[in-house]
Amino acid sequence: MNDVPIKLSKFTGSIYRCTQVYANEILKQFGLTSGSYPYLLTLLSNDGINQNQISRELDIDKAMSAREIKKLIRFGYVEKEIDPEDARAYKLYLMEEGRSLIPEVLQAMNHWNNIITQGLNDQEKKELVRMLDIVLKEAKYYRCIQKSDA
Amino acid sequence: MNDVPIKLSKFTGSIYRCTQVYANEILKQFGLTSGSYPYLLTLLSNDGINQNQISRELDIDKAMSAREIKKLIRFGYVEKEIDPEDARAYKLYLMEEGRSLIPEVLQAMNHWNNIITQGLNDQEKKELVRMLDIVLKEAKYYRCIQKSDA
DNA sequence: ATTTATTAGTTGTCTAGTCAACTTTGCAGC
DNA sequence: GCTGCAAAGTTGACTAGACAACTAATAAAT
Repeated sequence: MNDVPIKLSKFTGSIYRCTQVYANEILKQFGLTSGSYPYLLTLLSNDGINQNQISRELDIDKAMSAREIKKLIRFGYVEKEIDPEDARAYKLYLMEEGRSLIPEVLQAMNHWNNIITQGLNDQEKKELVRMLDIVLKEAKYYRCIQKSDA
Repeated sequence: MNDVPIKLSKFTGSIYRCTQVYANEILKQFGLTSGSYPYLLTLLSNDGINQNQISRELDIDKAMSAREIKKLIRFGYVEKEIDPEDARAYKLYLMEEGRSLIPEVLQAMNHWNNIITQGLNDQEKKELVRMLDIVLKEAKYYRCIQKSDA
């Protein structure tokens, strides 16, 4: 019996929830929430991406993305225009208003990531992120697979 | 600059969401959902615990716990009785009905944890869980702290 | 060229989870 | 004994997110 204890799920879940609480607290000064900041940060390095692509990038349902993007547009942080090469899709762009608050958002979230990992040394931090990356790839793959072979 | 990239939050979030999708899919045969199984599993090794304690144990708001426990009681999986030593609290107990489906639930969730970590060797798996434990402790601590010093 | 299958986006409905306000009970201190 | 104050639980209102069903547009198949 070589089980990775179910603790992995427990820990990632609890860390996720703590992060949401922190993010909501720290981001409300910008009118943002834990649900909206990932979209802003993703757009920063993916100008012109569409909603489906950003959904896949974040592993969040496209229904959530549609509503979240709508909110960001309402706030004037993001803009969307029809993709001239595909009339179904919208290309998303950061507006100056949105781009300007990214440094603070990024700093706040980096701060959080730094303090919650302060019990690890530099080597361990790198290892942790490396391993989570590997785990996520499998999780993304099997999330879909499992449905069919039950 | 020695930042743990914000990727830590991104990865834990995505892994969490994938796990929820899997859990919902695999647990629906038992009438359970991703939200209810942690309560069952926690009760297995914490007979007689109360709702506030279980909420802290799972890092989930007590409002959620109240509603989730109510559901488990309605299903006949859990029972609650007033703590004879504290009339405010209810002591929670697993019913036979609930206890009987735990092996399958546990197996399904262990399976998930095993497959998503199959890209890691045994030593790495242990390391990962150890580090997440450390990270979670800090996250739980600072989730509260940060609110006051902003 | 027309059917067929995919893909982007939207909307409705549901679960997961947080926060705030409240009630009841217990536990101080005096 | 009261007068606070903290803890257990509940409820309402809200955000985060998943899933299904749908429309419209593209791509593939024949």
